[in-house]
Amino acid sequence: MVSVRRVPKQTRGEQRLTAILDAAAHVFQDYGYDGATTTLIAQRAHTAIGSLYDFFPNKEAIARTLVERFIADLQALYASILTEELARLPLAEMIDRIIDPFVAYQQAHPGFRALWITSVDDRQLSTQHRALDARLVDWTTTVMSRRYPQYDAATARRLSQVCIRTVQGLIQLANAQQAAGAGGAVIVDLKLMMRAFLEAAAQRSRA
Amino acid sequence: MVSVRRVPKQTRGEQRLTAILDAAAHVFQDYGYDGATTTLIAQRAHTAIGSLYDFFPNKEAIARTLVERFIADLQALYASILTEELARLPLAEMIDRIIDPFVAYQQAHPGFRALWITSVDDRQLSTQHRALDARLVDWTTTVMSRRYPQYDAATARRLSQVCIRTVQGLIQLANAQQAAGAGGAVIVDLKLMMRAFLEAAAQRSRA
Amino acid sequence: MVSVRRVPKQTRGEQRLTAILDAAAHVFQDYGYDGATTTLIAQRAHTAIGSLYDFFPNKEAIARTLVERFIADLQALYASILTEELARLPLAEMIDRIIDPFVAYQQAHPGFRALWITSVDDRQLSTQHRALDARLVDWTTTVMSRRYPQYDAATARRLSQVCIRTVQGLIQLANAQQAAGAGGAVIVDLKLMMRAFLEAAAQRSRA
Amino acid sequence: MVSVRRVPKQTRGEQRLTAILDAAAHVFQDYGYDGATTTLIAQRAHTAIGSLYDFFPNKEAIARTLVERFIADLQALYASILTEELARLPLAEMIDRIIDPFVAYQQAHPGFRALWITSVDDRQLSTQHRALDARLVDWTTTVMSRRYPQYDAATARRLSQVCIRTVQGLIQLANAQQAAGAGGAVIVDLKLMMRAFLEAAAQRSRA
DNA sequence: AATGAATGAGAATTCATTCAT
DNA sequence: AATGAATGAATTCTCATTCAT
Repeated sequence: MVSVRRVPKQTRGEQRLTAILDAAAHVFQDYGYDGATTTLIAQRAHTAIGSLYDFFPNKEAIARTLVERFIADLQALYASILTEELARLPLAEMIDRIIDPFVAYQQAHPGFRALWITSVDDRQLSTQHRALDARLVDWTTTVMSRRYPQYDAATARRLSQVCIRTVQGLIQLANAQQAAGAGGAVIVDLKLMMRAFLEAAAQRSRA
Repeated sequence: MVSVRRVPKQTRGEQRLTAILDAAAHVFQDYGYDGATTTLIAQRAHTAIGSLYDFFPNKEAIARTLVERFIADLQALYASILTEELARLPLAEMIDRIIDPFVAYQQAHPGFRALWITSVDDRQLSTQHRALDARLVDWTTTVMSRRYPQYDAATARRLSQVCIRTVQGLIQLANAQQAAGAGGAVIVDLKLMMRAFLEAAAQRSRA
Repeated sequence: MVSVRRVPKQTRGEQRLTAILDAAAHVFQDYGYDGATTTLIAQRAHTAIGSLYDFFPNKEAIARTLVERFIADLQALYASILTEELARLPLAEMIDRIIDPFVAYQQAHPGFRALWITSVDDRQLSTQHRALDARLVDWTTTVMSRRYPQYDAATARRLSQVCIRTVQGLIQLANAQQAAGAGGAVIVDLKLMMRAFLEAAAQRSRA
Repeated sequence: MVSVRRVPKQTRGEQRLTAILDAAAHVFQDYGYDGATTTLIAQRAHTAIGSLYDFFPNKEAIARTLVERFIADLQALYASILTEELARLPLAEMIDRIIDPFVAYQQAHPGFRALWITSVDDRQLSTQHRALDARLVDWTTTVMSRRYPQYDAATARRLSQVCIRTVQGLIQLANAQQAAGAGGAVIVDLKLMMRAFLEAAAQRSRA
């Protein structure tokens, strides 16, 4: 909310804002955050570079806005999924209910993966930017604690981070394998990995 | 033979080369591949920027050489580890024997993680550069096929890729958690995850 | 005549024009001519940037109009002051009568000093813009010639320029010293300087 | 000393540094500080823009270096002039000894006037930059206090500021009149003005 | 080989001005 | 007339790479 400079009243402005964000999403996707260029984004949005700066003060603000959007989307998406009941489902089903929408979302939203990686990786990015990864971990921790009340807070959080990172790595892989037709198999493997790990971890904690 | 007092192991040129590579490793570590600057590398190597370009045609070549070095190191390291016998060990032990040296290596070698990520992530990089990830997958595939002869080649390779990516993500996490003192716990989780996954995958293939 | 309740002194367009000029005056005051931004002026005038360009073709035209206004004001102001009689007053009194209204005027009119300096200083400005300084010199020359008829035209003009520049520099200084409370003392010094100079110059011409 | 980035060891570097500073001096002269452009400076110095930035981090640093140079020059110039004895000379002679070298210096050094004005005028410049005017006032204050011991420190300083500003305005005028051949006459007027003012001020203080 | 000064394409950003509504 | 979104040339600055010495 802070990162948008001019708040468009007209539809034309909204369209342009959307065009810029869409273009940015694709450019981030194709070149990564560092490789992305405001000129490239403006060109892809068929917009003058000055217009881009009417809406955003700088490159990071564009990324931040996209990140905020991703977070809001996922929050809405998971609002109905992350119920009390979820934690009581059979493990495989719980994993399906969490992973499937996520896989669908990141595939449908260019730039998501690029910015997620940046949010984990990058050295000099704002807290706001890092929020993407942080929120995913938060949500996962909630589910983790519900399903495995025996874990203390630190453990639940660490295991969530471990899961989230694994998901990140394997979704990245799945997408790279898409072309080879093996994307689906990787997602299946990912789910298996999550299931096997969560069970094993629970087992371990009992000992 | 007698008159030679000291056989220098490195000529002056070799020393300089090493200095540049060491410096580059640290700079890649600290700033990432994109953020690294040839000037910074030269400065850290106490070398003129021109000398750097005497040895390497461009920035990528430096990274590529480091990558080759990492590959050679790991090849040597695993030469004695990746034996026929390895695949017959109890799973947990096999995993220890593979993971532990790896964790030690990447911790001892600055720039390894940064370039490994780049090798997976980066768009416009040479095939040579991507080799780091490829070789890790190759080696893993060998072990995978030996231990689980029931897998066809594609499956063995895919599962190896899955494992490698997971290792990558979690080693990254472990290192980030180092400061918080949770690095070790993440490595333990990583091993558990590998074990649980490999067992579950084997189980699945039997069905 | 009876049916007209209120004769608006300014139409809406005129009001807007005034608002823009007032805003510009303040912005020039605060940022200088170069530092002033048309956007800033429009914002301060609570007007759309486009409206500003409905009234003025470019930034310089705004300054030029202000300059014209300042000239007209001063012309009106001095109309009753620059009489034949003025030149016959005791020197100190003549100086008071010229300087005091001027000091008051420039203090009451934001932007005056900024544009006066620009009008003297700036390279690529229009003749129109330079007019401010030119007119001040004209008026002064008239008085100078009246009081000291012995001066030829060139001399009277040069001495007037000398006086005007001195006034400019010291008014600038007086305003800067305002904060330190020394503004008044500088004006007193200025008057003393004018008196001493004019007497000395007259003396010199007699020799 | 701080503002130069690369300290040139070779003569070539020194030449280039000089070329850049000379070019900058002319560009400041021709366009003023605000109007000057690093590109313009580099072009005029027949240098790549990158070289300019090898030597200076930004435009202000170039100006600052010139200012430092001017200050050092004048300090050296006045070292032998601002003696105890100076204050005891007949007033006209003292003024000649101070003004003449100054007039010669500023005429021989392009950029001096432009930066002097900026140092007085500009809103957001560093203290270092403002130093030029400040030093001139300091030196003048020393002489003022010596010649007129009856002045308290504040008065001596204020009168010095008044003189310096007057000198600034009239030297500016003299230079503008150069073309018209009246430059010399303005300088003569300036000296007369200084003399008349200083005598009148001294007289006043006696009352 | 070694040095480091020099190069200049390219990136981010600003701002006077235009133009569709 | 009014609006404010849109434009893009111009500016500052960086950094990979070259080249004279």
